[in-house]
Amino acid sequence: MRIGELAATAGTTPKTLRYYESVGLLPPPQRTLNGYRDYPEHAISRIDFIRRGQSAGLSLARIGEILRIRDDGQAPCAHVDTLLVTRLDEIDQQIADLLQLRQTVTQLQSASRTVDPATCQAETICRYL
Amino acid sequence: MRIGELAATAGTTPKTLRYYESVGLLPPPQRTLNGYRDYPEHAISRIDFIRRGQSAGLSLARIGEILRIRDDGQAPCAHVDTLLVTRLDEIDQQIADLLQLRQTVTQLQSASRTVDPATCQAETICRYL
DNA sequence: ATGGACCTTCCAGCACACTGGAAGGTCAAA
DNA sequence: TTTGACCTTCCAGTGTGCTGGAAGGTCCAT
Repeated sequence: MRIGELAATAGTTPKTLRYYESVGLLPPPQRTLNGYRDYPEHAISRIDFIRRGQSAGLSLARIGEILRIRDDGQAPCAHVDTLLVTRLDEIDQQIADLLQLRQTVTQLQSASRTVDPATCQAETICRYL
Repeated sequence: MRIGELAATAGTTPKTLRYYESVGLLPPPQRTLNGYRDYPEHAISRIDFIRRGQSAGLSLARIGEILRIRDDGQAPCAHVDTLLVTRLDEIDQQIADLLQLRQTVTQLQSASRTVDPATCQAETICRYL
């Protein structure tokens, strides 16, 4: 299977697959006589896995950790579980930060409605920000 | 006022102030005879404004828009209001995305607790991701 | 033989807001 | 006089996940 076919099947691009190889997510495949990459069928499921990991908001670095454990012949279950817990904490933190920010922006906005623009001074640029 | 003093007063670094100048957020100040930047007092409030904008989650590009309006001699109120509304929409979208992601990750996690790891196959890497 | 679709490598850039470091100039105090 | 703290410019790198493009090789159909 050549890189273009694999990319099309997995819903990505040859560029991206070469990039994944360069950062160690995909093992270097065999080459045909003319130097073209020649992928086995199961490369598809590996790329699918990468995409599932991304859908869960995992970075390529973390996905790579999982893949390396699997490539070492172990089941990555425990590590995946750890990563998911970590990810959940991060998400919760991000949500909390955004809610805080939302409140800040909302307050600025309501201030901007009640303040008389004529009272603004050029020096402070904008008194309700 | 030299750049180091201004930076210390405004709670930032000379590097950052030169960067702001290079991207047009700070006007190029006068120079002393030896070539050092010489800032007026009101540079402080401009930097404060930039920081307030950042606290509201505005990008430097957007903060620059506001500054340019003020520098043109107009009150930027209307534009600030528009930017705040836009920012609020973005925040709400980000929160919604994160809540969606949170649910995905939570489901993956509960799956990982109920599935027997022995049923995992190496080829799919990890059946609960 | 020639055109077009594929493949190869390598280098460079995107956005964002800085940050680090080199190489050099300036000034005041000890 | 020399040390140290400033200042200057310019170039390059950080992290993330690609993406674009150049320059060239390969293969198949016409």
